[in-house]
Formats: sequence, C-alpha cells, structure tokens
Amino acid sequence: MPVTIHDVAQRAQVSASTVSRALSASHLVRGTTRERVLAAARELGYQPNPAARSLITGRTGNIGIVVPDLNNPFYTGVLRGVQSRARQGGYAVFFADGEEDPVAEEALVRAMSRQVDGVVVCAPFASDAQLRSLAGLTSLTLLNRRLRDIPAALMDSAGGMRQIVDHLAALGHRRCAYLNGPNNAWSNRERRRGLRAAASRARMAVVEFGPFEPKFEGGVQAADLALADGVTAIIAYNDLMALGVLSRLADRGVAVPQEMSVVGFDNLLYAAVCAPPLTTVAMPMEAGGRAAVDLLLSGIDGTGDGAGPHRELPTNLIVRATTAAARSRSARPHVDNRRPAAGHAASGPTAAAVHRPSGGRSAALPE
Amino acid sequence: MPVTIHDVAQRAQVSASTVSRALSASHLVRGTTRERVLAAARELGYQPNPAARSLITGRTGNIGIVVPDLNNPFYTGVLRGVQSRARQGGYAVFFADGEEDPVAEEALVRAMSRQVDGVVVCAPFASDAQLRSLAGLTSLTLLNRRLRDIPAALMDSAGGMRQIVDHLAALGHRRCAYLNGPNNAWSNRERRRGLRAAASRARMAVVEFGPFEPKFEGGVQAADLALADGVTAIIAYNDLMALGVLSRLADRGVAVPQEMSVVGFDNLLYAAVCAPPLTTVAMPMEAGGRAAVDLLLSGIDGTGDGAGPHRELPTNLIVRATTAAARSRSARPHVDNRRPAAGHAASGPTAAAVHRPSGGRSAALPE
DNA sequence: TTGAAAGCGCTAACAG
DNA sequence: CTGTTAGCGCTTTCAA
Repeated sequence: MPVTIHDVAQRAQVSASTVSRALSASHLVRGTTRERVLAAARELGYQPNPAARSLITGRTGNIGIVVPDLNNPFYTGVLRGVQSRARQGGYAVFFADGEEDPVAEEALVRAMSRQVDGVVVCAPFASDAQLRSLAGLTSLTLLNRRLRDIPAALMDSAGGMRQIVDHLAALGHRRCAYLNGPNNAWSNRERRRGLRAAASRARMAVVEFGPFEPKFEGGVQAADLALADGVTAIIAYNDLMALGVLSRLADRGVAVPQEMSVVGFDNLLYAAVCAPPLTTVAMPMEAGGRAAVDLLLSGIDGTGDGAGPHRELPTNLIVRATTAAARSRSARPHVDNRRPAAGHAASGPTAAAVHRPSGGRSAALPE
Repeated sequence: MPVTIHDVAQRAQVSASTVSRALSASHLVRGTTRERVLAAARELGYQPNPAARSLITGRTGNIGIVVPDLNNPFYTGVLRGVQSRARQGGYAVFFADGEEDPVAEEALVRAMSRQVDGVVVCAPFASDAQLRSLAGLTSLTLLNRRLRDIPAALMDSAGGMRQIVDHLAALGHRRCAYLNGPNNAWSNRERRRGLRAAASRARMAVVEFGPFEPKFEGGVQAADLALADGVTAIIAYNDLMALGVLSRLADRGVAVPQEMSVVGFDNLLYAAVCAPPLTTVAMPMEAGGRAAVDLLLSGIDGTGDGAGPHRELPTNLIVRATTAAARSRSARPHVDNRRPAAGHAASGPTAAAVHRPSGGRSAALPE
C-alpha cells in the first residue's frame, strides 16, 4: 500500500494542501515548513500518484511516439532521440509500433491520446486527412512529413540528394540510376524531387526504377535492373537497399566502386562497417527525435518561441569507399545478362523511367 | 473538453454507474440498456479517462520496458515482441533506454513504477540487490537474467554454445578462441559456461580473450589477438563483434572460412546479409519479449499457471558461410604478425586464458 | 503562510 | 437490473 500525501502531511504535522504546495509550488510555503515536509516525504519514500495528479491538472507528464517499423534502425535512432529529450524534460514516453499499417497507426494514437500530452508521429503512409483528424485528439508533431499548421521536424533529404549529385558529377558520372522506395512515402518523394532538381542542374541523366521494398531484398532485385541499363552509378532510396545492391553486384562480379558506384541514404551503423564501406547521406535521426520533442513540448507548455512550426535539420554526405570516378562505357568484363527489352519494362512496378535534364517528367512515375 | 461518463449517461437516460457497467462488466446490465449506452458512447466519441479509472481500480493498463541500449538490434527485437504482445493483452507500453548505466536503469524503473502494472527489465549490468529492491516497487519480469523468485524469460545461450562446439568439432576444429563480452553481463557468463562445458565434453581446447566492448570495434580489436594464437576458429560473444572480426580478418588477408572459421551469436539481420554470411546462433528476441510479457501479465492478472517463474526459450545454430573444415596448421600464407609473448599477455583486460578439456578453470578469468 | 472544502472522472459497494 | 453514495489521491480555490 503506497504512501499518500496524507501520510506525509501527518508526519510533517501539516495539512495535505501544504504538502502539495511544498512539492510543486514551493515558493508558496515558508522555508522551515518546506524543509519539514520534504524531509518527511523523503523518509517515507513518498512518490506522488500520477493518476490522481493528472486527474485534476489535466496533464499527464507523458508523451507518445509511434513509429512504422521498429526493425528499421532509422526509427530506433529517432526513438533514442525522443526518449532522451523527453526524459530531460521530465516526461515519460509511451511507445507503439504501427507495423507499417496506417489503420493500426491511427488506432494506436487514438488509444494513447487520453494518457499523453502529445505524440510524435512517424507515419510515412498515413493520409493527410488521418493525420489532421488525429491532431484534433491531442498535440501532434510529425517527423519527416510536412503538413500545414502541424509542427514537424524535417530532415533535408533534398539537400542530401543535391550533395550526392554534385559528388557523382564531379567524379564524371553522366547517367545514374535511382532506386525508388515506396511511392507513397514522403521521404521517397522528397528524395526524388531533390534528385531531379539537382540532376537537371548538373545535366545528369537519371534513370528511375521501382518502387521497391525499402529493404535488403529490394536492393538485390533492383541491382540487376540498374546493371542492365548501363548506368555508372546507383543511388538507392536507403542504406538497406544499397546493401542489397552491393551484395548483388558482388555476386554478379561487378567491382564496386571501379565498375559501379553505389550511394545509400540514412548512414546506418552498417553502412560504415560493410565491405566496402558505403558512401551515404547521414540523416540526423537522434537530432530529429529531439527536435520533434522540443516542438511538441513547446506547444504543450505554451513556450512556443514564435518560430514556425517546421524545423528543418541538415543532412550531409559521408563519402566512403563505394564511389569513384566513372568507368569508361566499354569496360564491363563480368556483366553477362542484360535487361531483355526496353519496351516491356515500362509497365509494372519495376519500370524504369528516364528523367532527362530538361526536367520533363515521366508518365510512368507521376508524383 | 473531452466527453465524460456523465455526458453518456445523460444521453442514454441512465446513471453513470450503468454506463460504467455497460462498458466494463457488460453482463451486469440488460441487453437493451447496454445497446443504448453503447450507442450513446459511440455517438459522443466517448473515451474513458484512464487516470480516473486507474485512481480507483489501482491498475493502470500499462506496462513498462527498460532496455540497456536501443542501438543494439537485439533489444529492438525484444521491444517488438513486448509491444505486440502487450497490445494484444490491451496494455500500452512505457519505454525507457537505460543507456547501459545501472543507476539510470534503476531510476527509470522507479519513475515508471507508479504508472505501470509491471515492467520488463533487461538489465544485464544491474546488481542482484538493485533488482530485488525494484521488485518491491512493482511486478518485475527479467529477460536473460536468472534471479530466485523473480519471473524471467531466458534464452538458452548455453545450449547455443553446445551447438556451436558440436558443429566446429565435427568440422575438425581442435582449438578455438572465445571472445568475451562484458564480464559482468549475464549472457556472457552463460555463454562462457556453456562453451566450457561443451568444449570439455568434445575435448576441444578453448582460448579465451577479453572482455571486449560487445561491438564492431571490440571484434576488430579481438581478431588480431585470436589470429596470433593460432586457433582455427573464433567464437564471438555476439554478432556485432563477429562482424568486426570478419572485417579485420579481411583486412589482414585471412580467408574466411578457408583459413579461419567465425561464429557469432544473436542472428541479427546483418548476419544474414554480410559477406560472407555469418554462421551464428539465433536468439529468439521477439519470442523472448512476448514470453516476458506473458509472465508479467500472468502475475498481474493472477492467471499464473502454476508453471515456475522461469521460462527458457530454445536457441538454434544457423550455419551459413563463415564456418568450414579446419585448415591444416601449416597453411597460413598471409598472416605476418604474431602475438609478441605468451607471458605478458596473461595480464590486463585482453589476456588469454587457455581452458583445457580437463575442466580446470583459469585464474585469469574467475567467474 | 496555512487549512478546510470541493471536486477531477471514474468504479464499487450497497440498496432498492 | 439499476440508481445512490462514497470515495481513489491529488490540487486548488477560498477563507482565515
């Protein structure tokens, strides 16, 4: 049977209200009394009952986070950032894994909404309408998703793409492949947008493939398609796919980076330790998590600092060992099987769409 | 201003208690009344206030989990299992990352204790006393940690080691290295124990190194030591270290598995996709998380099924491409630098201790 | 500066 | 089967 505020009051010879004040609004109570109360509380090991407190104050001291997939190290990085910042601010965190299902995500937020003061939502697949409806239930902050009037921490994917393109262009690459992640994911649209813009400026041709599952297997699948096209560099939607590409290229006897350059996105731990170490764009995962919490709490505490509700975090290219000067077009000793026919490949989910520097947009991949 | 039970009562033309009953103990209320109440609740979008409910019932409907390091994919696997099972049981989950600091871990559990019905604790470094003291605050279930009277989900590390030893022995390996993880981690002690027992039975010599940081870098560091000793196989405390070993061996020009076999532990995603794919022991991470929650809830709901409080989950060896028949001792073309002197190496944290089949225990690594 | 009293929203006796 | 009553532990008026 836990100790209550009355036990403390009795031991300190004061009323419960005085104990309450001594604990939360200490300036309203005389110094000596406060000492006495605090001592009593310590001796008894008193811990306020959060339910009772929350019942009257209307605040819970908790925040929530929902992520689409805990197996993806990207989100565990975000989770770390969220948790550490929340703890600093005295908040505990509720956690839920939506398992990439938008309806589960919505249900989870709904379930949480009564016991948190706000929630950080990583929901690349949820619809705008869903998100807005959730915003009616509790304070929301989005991660990597831009929605008018809803605060969000954004990572500058487009800027990362620009850095990739500049890097590859400087190495003499004129024609690159982009392996799309899920078409309905904000990050993929953002990366593709940044890529098209940068490629157009750099007069680099981009051949698009996909969408693919943003995992190792997706990369394996994609590698063959890119190889058949004759590009000199492959830009993957994320590191997991890039790892799949590397694996497949190794199997096919294509030397990286001599015969093919490969770039990923995210800078997961494994990008640094695979062989050869992967050139990739570092996404500020923990910083993103922290920023999301800051935004959320500043909304909750009313300490909104007048800055707009969207905070954009910089990304930066990490050049490792999978990118090098473009090979000459003739030297491809080990590659034996090509894509069968160009016409047929234009349909279905793995169709390629050449995006020319002119800026024209392919019909196969409308945005 | 959220809708309360009274709003529903008014709309359904009943008292608040009837609403309450209709919602939680529906058999105590007439069918037609229940319908009416449920309809009213739905129309109003009523969601019970968990704080008020918990205040009177004394239960929160939440459980907590604390992990030592969210960057370790092992724990994110556990987290997934915990979350999915908790959700099935209607529980929400509080989450905290102890960041490998035992005092932080304790503080986190303490902070959680008032707003959860129990917590799953992954605390390889906390002392027994700390854990017992926490068990006084709230229901606890441990993961991979055996403590009398406290329920725990255990993974059979020792059994995994036995499988490794049998596998290597069958391949003709007579002398293997074990790279210790943290000495105070339960899993490491357990693995070492299983290894010694199995090696003794198989008449295999085991040379121990470490302890090392259970990460990629630790494996890199350890690889050189093991190489200098002339073993034909290296068993790493976990996959992260094994990956470091593979990387270092590749740098040193040692062919895996021809010249050296390598085995990991955990079966992380990356063990399957690295090159060459890693032979390792699969730890049932999600199943462990689910089992821990089952244990916890069966204690909470009083549905303890009479089974002892410790549930042991099986592990199994996944043979991939980093293990092969032992090389003959003479063929080591690429290895150039050896460990300087045997005597000196017996002190300090990276000392080696040969564990002979006799079962004698080395003084350098007391248990 | 302190205490008494009145709830926050809900559930659990206890009557009817 | 349903309504009335009495709190759960805390904070917050309002008086003193």
